[in-house]
Amino acid sequence: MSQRPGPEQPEDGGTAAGRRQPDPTRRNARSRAAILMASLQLVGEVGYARLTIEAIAARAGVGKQTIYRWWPSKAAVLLDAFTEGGGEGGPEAAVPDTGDLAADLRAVLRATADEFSDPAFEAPYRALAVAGAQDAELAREFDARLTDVGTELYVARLRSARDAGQIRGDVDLRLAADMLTGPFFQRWLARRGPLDHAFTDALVDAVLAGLRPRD
Amino acid sequence: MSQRPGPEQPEDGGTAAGRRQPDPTRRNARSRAAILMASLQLVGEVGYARLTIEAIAARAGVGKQTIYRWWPSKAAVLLDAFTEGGGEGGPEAAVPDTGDLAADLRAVLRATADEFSDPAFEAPYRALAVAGAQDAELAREFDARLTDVGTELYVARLRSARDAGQIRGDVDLRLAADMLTGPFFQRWLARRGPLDHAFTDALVDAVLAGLRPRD
DNA sequence: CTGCGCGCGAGACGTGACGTCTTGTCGGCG
DNA sequence: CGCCGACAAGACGTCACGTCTCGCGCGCAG
Repeated sequence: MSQRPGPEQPEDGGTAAGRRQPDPTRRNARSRAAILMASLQLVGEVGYARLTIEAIAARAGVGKQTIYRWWPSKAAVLLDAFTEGGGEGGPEAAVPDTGDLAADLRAVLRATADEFSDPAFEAPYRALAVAGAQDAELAREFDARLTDVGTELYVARLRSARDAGQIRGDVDLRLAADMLTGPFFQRWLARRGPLDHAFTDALVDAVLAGLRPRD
Repeated sequence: MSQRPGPEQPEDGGTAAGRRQPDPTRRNARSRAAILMASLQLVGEVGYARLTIEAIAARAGVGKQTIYRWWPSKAAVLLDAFTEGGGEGGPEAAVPDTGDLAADLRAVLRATADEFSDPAFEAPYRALAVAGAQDAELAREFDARLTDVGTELYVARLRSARDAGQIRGDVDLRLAADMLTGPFFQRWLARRGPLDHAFTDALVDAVLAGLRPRD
């Protein structure tokens, strides 16, 4: 009855962040993979609102503590699951650059629309968008790992077009990218209309109309 | 022990909707107002995720059943609270029409940005956006009572400008309105950047650049 | 005027998920 | 070989859920 590990909690761990980290080198990769897989399955089956940590643990054949030990919230689990589970970065890994800006953007937005029509992609992405809207900390992480990557691809392609003189030199590339993704995002998240190719094509054309040289 | 009111549940009420409605004429207006007020206060204090029906009932000095009797969800309560509690319709009641389209749009988006910077407006609106993203039924209601109203105001102002020859005749007015609200909505909901006048002015200018007659 | 129906405030109730804690197992490192 | 720490399993107290059961009081019907 003596020699208990000691509730005195010597410091914190010393380094950082306020939460004593367990040793990552001893982490069970099989359990981790099972948790990510189970969370993706379940969010597709019951939706984010009814997704529970207990169900993820049960489906994964894992103790609840193993989830609480490594993730701060179910949204964080989903973010890891989504970034590793195939859903690359919203748009493709890169925007094609054939020299025809309009065609390239149309192709990417069409592909993105298709991707957002796939329930296996849509369910966890929507869950993360919802969670991010309520939690600024998670939103930062979400943006850094997914949204910003996609935005940068558009900016890069637009910069290439600007260098080629296809769009004006004074356009704000970041704003132009937001004009492509913003209406898309709004229509998708709020279900304001169908995410079809007619919409994405029209959007690309409307945005490009504002970017072309005046000459 | 005889003559119990009868669990036989004669029909449904007869008329519609699948849920037997209580008699609206006997509804207590004081309780209703107290519930709406309490829900607005609480969503500002603790956020939507920690908003509970029990807390609303306690704050309003009302039985929980009185809430469950009249609303299907806490989001529906918030929607009523928001639409009646002053937050008119996103943008002003109307977009001004001074003849200067750019100035009019800039003014409205600036005002909207200011509105979304007010926590008393922001908290319930964000809650409704989040709830709508997860519940298609609520999203329809939300759109019909708030978003669509605002969109129509933009469309009307743009139509006036088109009739005046200030923008091309072939522009899709609905799409143009979405190009104004989409990037705004995305930036606000996902906290992708500050909602300041510099942003809204730049957005208006960029969109209008694509709408003006070519010659 | 009296009785009854029903919305009301209050809160008890069973359920389910929360996040923590405890127990015993197992594998790797010293 | 013995210790340490992550692990699976699940018990635990807490909280909010949504339903329910009480009386109360108000307005309409008789």
